[in-house]
Amino acid sequence: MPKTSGRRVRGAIFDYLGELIVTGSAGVGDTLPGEVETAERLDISRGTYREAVKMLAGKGLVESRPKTGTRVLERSRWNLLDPDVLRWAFAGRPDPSFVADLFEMRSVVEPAIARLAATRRDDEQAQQMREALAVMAGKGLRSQSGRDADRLFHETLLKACGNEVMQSLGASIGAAVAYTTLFKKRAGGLSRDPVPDHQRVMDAIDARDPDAAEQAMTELLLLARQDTDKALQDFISPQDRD
Amino acid sequence: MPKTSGRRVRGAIFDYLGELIVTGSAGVGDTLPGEVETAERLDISRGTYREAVKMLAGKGLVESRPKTGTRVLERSRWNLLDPDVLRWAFAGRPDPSFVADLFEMRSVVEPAIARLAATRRDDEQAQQMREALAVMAGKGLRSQSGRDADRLFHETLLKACGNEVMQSLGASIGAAVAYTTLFKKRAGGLSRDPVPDHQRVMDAIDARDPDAAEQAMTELLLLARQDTDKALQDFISPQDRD
DNA sequence: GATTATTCATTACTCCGACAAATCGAACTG
DNA sequence: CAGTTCGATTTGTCGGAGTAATGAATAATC
Repeated sequence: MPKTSGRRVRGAIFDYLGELIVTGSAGVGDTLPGEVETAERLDISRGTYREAVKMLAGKGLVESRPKTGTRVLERSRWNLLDPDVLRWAFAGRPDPSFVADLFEMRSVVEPAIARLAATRRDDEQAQQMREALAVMAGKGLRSQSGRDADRLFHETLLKACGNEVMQSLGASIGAAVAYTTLFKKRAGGLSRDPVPDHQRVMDAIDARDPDAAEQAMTELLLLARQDTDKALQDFISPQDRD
Repeated sequence: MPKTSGRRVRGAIFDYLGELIVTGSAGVGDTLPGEVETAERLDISRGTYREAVKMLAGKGLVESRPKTGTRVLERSRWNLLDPDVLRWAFAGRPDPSFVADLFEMRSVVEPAIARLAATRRDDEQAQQMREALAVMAGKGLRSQSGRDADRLFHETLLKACGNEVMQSLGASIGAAVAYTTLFKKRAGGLSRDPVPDHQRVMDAIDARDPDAAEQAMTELLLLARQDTDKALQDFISPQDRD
């Protein structure tokens, strides 16, 4: 039974259903109970329940048809990179293979973005990235302003690549990064200084050197992945006792 | 004013609003008129209108808040690879820069997929790809069965890469590119034999040679892009007379 | 005079109840 | 046995009413 904490009713039901589906509690192909029944069980109006379901339908998670009911679509129809979907995927204990897949995707896309940004960035963007990096160096990632600067750094990098399609992946990747760093923090990690590897990327982009930018970003991701792997292991192993 | 042709009311309004937003008629940052007003103008009930808007919200196109109203989000928040969004984007005349971005994205992701598939594919997948390629060679892309084989070839390749995230990404990009080939056909192109470049990819994956697979896929995409560029130019230039 | 607290109007949010339309499956008919 | 009809089930659509959040104008306070 979902609680109405934080958002409004629809938001709570939306999250409840989304997590139910993404975590696998509602298996692919299953048809969830009828609207009237479910709405009554959750003690909400049918209209509000329907709106929550329609939002899930917008993400490609479910499909509704008269008589047949609302059924969970196959995973290939899902938008796995949707920020909400990612949030639900990381809600419980994250699936290590999913995290691995995510990093593999990043290690393909992000170096390419850095490469493009190196040739296409304008001076203003470079300046903004430099400033963000300076804040990161000063405050560190433990403070909110430091994390904001980190986000700004990557957002600007994304803008600088000048490819709208890749840019639309930014929000997704950003969400993925946020959740992995969350686990790093929970696991007590988050010790390594993130500035040097970011600095290498910055230098390459400053110098408009695509090869160096791609290389530097690849290294950055490699380090990030090592940290996450370690954190994930620490996080999972002491608890998996069932 | 949208027509209720085909789908139901909500579907029609959903399409109407979606196209309005994606084609730019409703600019980014704009807040669309209030629910009551719009629902009345479109002669539909307010609940149905809200459901359509909520589906758009699920795709990240709009965001609703009390008092402020419903406003169109920035393009970076959109899910540009969503099938519906693509349909709307290609509804009018396709934006050449968008097509360029799409192919750039593809040239990053698909070679990586081919590389991964080369090492991770199992024998059954390789067999299926071989058979599909044989059908392509026999029937050509003009027949339905030939196009089905082409689709099966790429679908199997995606599965073989063994990364669910990249699989989902590849599928979306594939769907997007399919729209551009729609224009290829309209423009009367579709002349080049697609088998040799596919065969090179196939050989590399058969040999479990990641470097060769990546290279072969890069070449395939280069040729595809040349065809599309040419077709797109033929398609656009004779009509842009306003 | 600038800042803070308050009121107010606007907008989306939630609820209720009813009927319509589509569709699957079973009963029926040839 | 094949095809058709019919009925039950489920989502779809509608209208209306009241609630809650929020931004802005206004008043109070320092």
